[in-house]
Amino acid sequence: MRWEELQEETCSVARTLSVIGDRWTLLILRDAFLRVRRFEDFQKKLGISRHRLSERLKKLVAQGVLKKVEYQSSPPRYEYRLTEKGLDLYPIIMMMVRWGDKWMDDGNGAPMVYKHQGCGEYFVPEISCSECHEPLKPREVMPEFGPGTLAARRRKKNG
Amino acid sequence: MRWEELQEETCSVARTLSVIGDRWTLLILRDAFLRVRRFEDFQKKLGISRHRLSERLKKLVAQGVLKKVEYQSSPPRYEYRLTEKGLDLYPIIMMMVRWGDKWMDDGNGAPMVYKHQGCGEYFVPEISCSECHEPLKPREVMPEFGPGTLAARRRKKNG
DNA sequence: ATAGTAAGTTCCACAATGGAACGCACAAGG
DNA sequence: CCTTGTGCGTTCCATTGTGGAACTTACTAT
Repeated sequence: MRWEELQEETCSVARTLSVIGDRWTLLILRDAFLRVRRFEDFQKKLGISRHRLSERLKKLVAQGVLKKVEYQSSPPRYEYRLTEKGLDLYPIIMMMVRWGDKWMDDGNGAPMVYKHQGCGEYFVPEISCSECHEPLKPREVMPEFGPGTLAARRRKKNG
Repeated sequence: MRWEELQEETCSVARTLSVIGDRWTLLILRDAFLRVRRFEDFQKKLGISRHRLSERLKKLVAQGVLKKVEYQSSPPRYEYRLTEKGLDLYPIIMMMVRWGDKWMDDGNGAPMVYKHQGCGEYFVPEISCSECHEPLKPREVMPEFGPGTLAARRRKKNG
């Protein structure tokens, strides 16, 4: 399977990976959430090659995760900002932070801590059910084939 | 920055990516959550090369995300099962599913749907604050440097 | 004997990547 | 105007990573 094929899989994990599933993209987005916006700043902070950075940013813009916004006109210069689609990656990143904090601690404690302005407390993100709002446990979740899979099967059967 | 260096970054996103941040690992783990356990089954389902699969499984076992469990003794054969550390990746994967369902729909609807056995309803995973249990929004979260970052700075300063 | 099964390993052509150097359009300073 | 600096890329090439097919090992089943 190649990169381009990932997007066509009938699987939302695969489709999401087709956007963010490489070494650099999530690090770029992490910095974007920390308000980094310009090419030079990304490059310096990340230590990614300019070549790769240029390509990834272009891809993220094409996919609607980032958008280019002009911040000066002569010469024209653009900065990269998260779109709504990009901002909506926040839960994925926060869950990665949670996992890293818990399982990849080097003995010095969490690199960052997070305060919730709603309640004023330091917190850890939790995952819950949209219907009953209870915390979700893997073993309490029953996956079933959805309409996307059924449609894909019909297409396959009917050629 | 190389793969091995990622793990040493003072950033939980980077550290998490050092484990799951390549094209294949999350697809392997997705299947592991769907109860795929054997080398041949992973290989057939994923279409990954045996070479790559062997290497990724080995890495995941080394990192404690999967464990090898003997299921027959002659000849000895092992299957790969999620450890507690691996099971705890569930929220990341579910949040990727949620994002893919929302933003990467091909017009046919979700590939899979999920029913919560706690309440019996089809649901979407939500992210909430561990303290007040309200849904989390990016703009309501204040990141601060944590003990890990402060320790890293001291180490740097003191040589 | 022969074929089949499960879990890898070896090998090689081809694709992806990192890093350094270069290009371009303009601004600011002398 | 000539030089230097800045921001954002692109080009080039040696090194690294990857896919795919064939091979290996150790058994079981016919």
